[in-house]
Order: sequence, then structure tokens, then C-alpha cells
Amino acid sequence: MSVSQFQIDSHGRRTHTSGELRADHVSQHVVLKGWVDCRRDLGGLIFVDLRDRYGITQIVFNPEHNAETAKIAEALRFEFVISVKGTVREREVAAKHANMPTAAIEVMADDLIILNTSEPLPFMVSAQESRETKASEDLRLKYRYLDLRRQELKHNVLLRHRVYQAVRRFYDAEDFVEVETPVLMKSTPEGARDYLVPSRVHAGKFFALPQSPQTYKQILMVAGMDRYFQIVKCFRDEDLRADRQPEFTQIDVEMTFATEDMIYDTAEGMLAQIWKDVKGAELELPFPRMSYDQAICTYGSDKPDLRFGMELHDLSRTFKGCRFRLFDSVIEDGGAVVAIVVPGMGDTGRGKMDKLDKNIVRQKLGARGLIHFRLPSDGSETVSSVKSEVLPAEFVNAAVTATGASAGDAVLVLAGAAPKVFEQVGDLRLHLGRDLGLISDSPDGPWKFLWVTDFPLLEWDEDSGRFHAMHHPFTSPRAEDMGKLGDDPGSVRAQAYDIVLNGSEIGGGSIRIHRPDVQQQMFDALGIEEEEAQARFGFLLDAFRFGAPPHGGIAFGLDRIVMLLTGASSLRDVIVFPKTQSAQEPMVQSPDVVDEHQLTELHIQLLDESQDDA
RNA sequence: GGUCCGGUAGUUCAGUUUGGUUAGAACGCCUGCCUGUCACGCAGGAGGUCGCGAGUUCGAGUCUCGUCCGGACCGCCA
Repeated sequence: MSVSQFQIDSHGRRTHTSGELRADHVSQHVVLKGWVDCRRDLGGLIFVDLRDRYGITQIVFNPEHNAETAKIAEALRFEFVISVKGTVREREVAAKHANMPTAAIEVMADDLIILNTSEPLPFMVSAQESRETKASEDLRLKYRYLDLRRQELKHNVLLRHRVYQAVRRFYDAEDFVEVETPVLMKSTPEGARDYLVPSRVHAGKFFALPQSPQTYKQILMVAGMDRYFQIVKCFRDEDLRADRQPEFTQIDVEMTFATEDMIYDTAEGMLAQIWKDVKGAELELPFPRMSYDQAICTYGSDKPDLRFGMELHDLSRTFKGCRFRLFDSVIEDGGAVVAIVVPGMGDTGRGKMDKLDKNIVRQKLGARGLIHFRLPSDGSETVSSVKSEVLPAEFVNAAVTATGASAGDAVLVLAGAAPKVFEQVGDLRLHLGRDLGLISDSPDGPWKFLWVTDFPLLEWDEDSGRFHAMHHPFTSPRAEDMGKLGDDPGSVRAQAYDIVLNGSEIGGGSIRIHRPDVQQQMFDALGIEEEEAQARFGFLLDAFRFGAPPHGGIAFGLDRIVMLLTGASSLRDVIVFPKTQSAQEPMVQSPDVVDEHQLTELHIQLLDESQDDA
């Protein structure tokens, strides 16, 4: 029989999936349907691993059992779609993959129907190959439907599904209302760049895809919805990273009459639900909290990775008046001298240290240069990278004491302007943590959650010469700092918080402003003119005039959460059809050009390429 | 916008340092043999615009310039 011949599926519906047959199914007659994961043709006997979403079952074709069926089976190749009618039986020889759930049995085929054939594959899909594919990501994205058949990606998709369900179950039980907010909204060019959608009906006007449903969810609070959540796509037209996609999914939450503690409780409850449902893990609640200032001073980051120690030490006082010019000048200018203690680095040679200095500290971190004190493990005298004539030994020893370093450790020191030098040492800490194998990205944890609280409300932007909202312009200042908004905006703390997991920011939120006068003060501090504020956010200011309740909320990066749960190294592995780093989608090849006609309808005229530089 | 790495058979790579015969390997594909495999085995075969374009050279996969694509990072991401 020719393979190309059209086959009618006379087997009827499948009786089982390829993942569920066990020893107690033996001697049952079954119908299985799925893909040929692989085929082992021994000349007479043919073994086929039949795969579907649920698992793999071994099918045996034996010419002595049914010659005609065995003959058809010779034509089977990778990824053919087949229907098999047969009898479950115990395996004569123990399976080599005894850990496979269906390893105890096989199906002796009585009949085989080839439902569809497959051309030779651009890359291997079969289970053995798929644990760690060698295919380039480019190719995998182009043939994403094949990539998604692989164990790893299939697992990620299914896990992501369980996360959605856990989230919905939790919020529903907590009386939250799921509401869909518009995807076509208006551009609010504060922050990230918007994706714009031209309006056909209104010449020269544009919708924008939401960077977040922020203003809508606040208005839902004004509307009395009380508790809202949504699993929602958000869009940002910025450059991509391994953990950044132009369209991504948020778990968006807002609560009326919320305090920070109420938000923390609910968020912790939701995360605990996810971890319980997906990992069977009980998270320890509540999560620890740390202020933004403390995070920067202790870890040099607003998203500290607590999976390992190596905290920062501010040695500015220790080195005060040390006569080492670099330290003295930095301290005099209000900068800081910051150190970390690296265990096991006390015997590291000068060459390696210089390499670290050159390749990492100077090139990658852009810092001024690494100073180090090594404490050999044999307890001999501390070796300083700076000669004692230049930096007296008493100061080196004081530094060693202050950091608590002991034999076998190295003390690494950077000096520079604060807070930048803290961040640089923080990056160095992360680099070394990874380098020394102190960080494990295993999907089994450990899970180190942390709330980072008391973020600054504003940050100074050198380029535009004005303050920017660190979170967003609707974030409420702390009540006690409200008075400083006018004279000393830089020192105002916000009621804003981030939730950090293993050094990744997986969510953030704030208590919002709910009074028009405070919102106006905030716009003033941001240098947004009244007219402009009215044009951009008038609808929100209006809403605040009609009994807006106090409210606050949080949004989680669902993709990042799934990425951490799966141990994936890239967001692209947990998104079914992701964009490449250049924000394109290789399978459908978007974005793409459109007809002149379509453009005309949208009142759009393209600039000449040559005018691009203008 | 910038820095760095990569692009050679359907796929993953070697070959580029030092330019020189017919560009190799593994997997996949095709043919034949093979009745207990599970990375099945054995034998044979087909398969290449060395990303693209210019340049240097007697001669370029290899050197130079440009360009496109992919990736990591910086800037950017309220």
C-alpha cells in the first residue's frame, strides 16, 4: 500500500492516550493515536515509540502476528501521524528506560493506519534528542510547532497552564473579579515606548497598546469593583533581552482600601498557591522584607539574590584618612569604598586577580579598578594588591577585621561615587556567585523570595534634567514624606514595593494616589504642565473627583515566574511564539510590509529610507 | 545607538591561527541486510552558492571592507 494513499480512519476514537497504559491494562484491546517518536526496524520486528501530549508507548509490529500490518509499518518515519489498534501486553524484555511510566507494557499492533506522513525534519524532535536540543534557536522558532512537540517546551507550556489555573482559583476564592481591559488604549508616553495602532476612522490619530492596564484598573476601583485581577498581555517597544519580550503577560491586581500589608498578604497567598499547585511545595510565609536603601547597601541591587551571602561592606569609615589617594579622594567627594569577602579566593594568584580586574571589573562593570586583600588559607600574612607604602598595613588589617574575613578568603574592594559603586560591587557579587557555583537555577529551588520596600518616589534623570517617577506617576508618596514633595522631591519615599525571587524582579506595585490634589502635586514634581496632565490623564483626574477610594495593587510578570519555575534560561522558552532579540517572529515573519492600499486607508505615508537619518 | 560572539551538508560542528589537491565528521535522509529493540546494529549511497556583496591575490571557507541574520550584554525597559 502506498503511503501517499488517503487513509480513512476506521479505528474510531482512541481508547487511551500514550501516557496511561500500565501493567493492569494487559490483554486489553486499545486504539492509540499519535506521532512516531522513533522507529527501530530490526528487519522482521519493528518497534515504534508512539508519542502524544501525555507520553510515549512502545508499539510492536510482528510479521508473524500480522504480516500485512508489519509491512505497512516499514514505511513509518519520524513524526508520521498514525492510529494503532492492538493488544496491551507485558514486555518480554525489560525496557531500557524503566523510568518511563509506560515501561511495563507494550502494544502488539493488530492494525495500523497512517493518518499523515512527514517530510524529513529540520531538527530532531524525538524524546531522546529533545532533553537538550542542539538546534539553533533561530531554526526552532521558525518551526515552532515542531519545537513545541519536544518534551522540554511541551512541559513548559503545560506548566504555564497550571499557573494560570492556580492564579484564577486563588483570586476567585478571595473574591477578586476578573475584568478584561481594552487592548486599544491611548498613548501615555511616560516611560517605555508604546506600540501604536493607527486609526482608520480618525485620520492622524492612534491607539496605543497598553504597557500595563494601570489607569484602567485604578478606574475600576473608582467604579467600586473593590478587588480586581486580570491575566493580561502588555506591550513595550523597547530592546529585548533574555528576560524581556515586547509582549508579555502580567498578573494584574488592584484592591480598594488596601494597605501595603494587605497587598503583601494576598500576593504571598497567590504565589504560595502557584508553588503548591505546580511544585507541590509549601512556601514559608510571610516573605522577608528589606527596604530599598538596605538592599542597595547590603547587596548593591534593588533585587537582591538571597540564594547566597557575600554581603557588601561599606569601608568608607575604615579607610578615612588612609593616605591612599584613590580612597581618600573618593571619600572626600562623598563616594564610598565598598568590599565583599569571597570565600576560597585567598590563595588565588595575582594573574587571575588581574584578569578579574581587567575583564570583569573594568570592562563589564565599568568600574575604576579592583583592589584586593588575600588571606592565604595557611594563615600567613594578608597579601594586599596595594603596596604598604601606598596603603598602610594597619588600614588593610582594619578592613579585614571590619569585613570579618578569615584565612582562605579574599576581600575585594571597589571605590567610587555612591550609589553606583554599590551597584558595581553588587554586580561583582553576582558574577562571583555564579562563577563559584553558589547559585543554582534548578527548577527545584531553592526559592528565595524577598519584598523590597520603600522605594524612592522619584529619580533624577540627567538627560532630560528633570525627575522621573521611579515606579509610575500614580504612586503615592509615604504620608510622612508628603511635605517634602515640593522642596526636596528626591528624598521622598514611595509606598512602592517589588517582589523579588532569586534575584529576579517578578512583580511590583504601590499604593496609589487617589486624590486629585495629590496627583496634581505629583505631576508638578514631574514637571508635567497642567494642560499636558489634563490631556494625557484628564480622565483619571476627573474620576478622582467623584469619590475615589484609597487603593493599591501589584502586577506580576507571569512569564518570569514560569521561567523560574521551569528553570528556563530564556523567556522565549516559556512563551509559545516569542519574538527574537530584534523583535521579529521568525515563523509568521512579523512585522511585515503592508499594501499601499492599507496604508492609504490608515492615512499613513512612509518616509523615504534616505530621510530616516534626518 | 554601542560592545562582544557566531553564520560551512537537512541539523550540530571541525577546518580560518599560517590563503594552495576533490571542504570533512556525527546525526538525519536514500538503498540493501537484519525477529526483542529502546541512541538497535551492519554495508553502501546521495547531499555544499562555506550568510550575502565588493575588494586584495596567480589563487579566498580562510585576509580586508561593507551588509544581512541570530545570540549575550550596555544604553533603554515610568
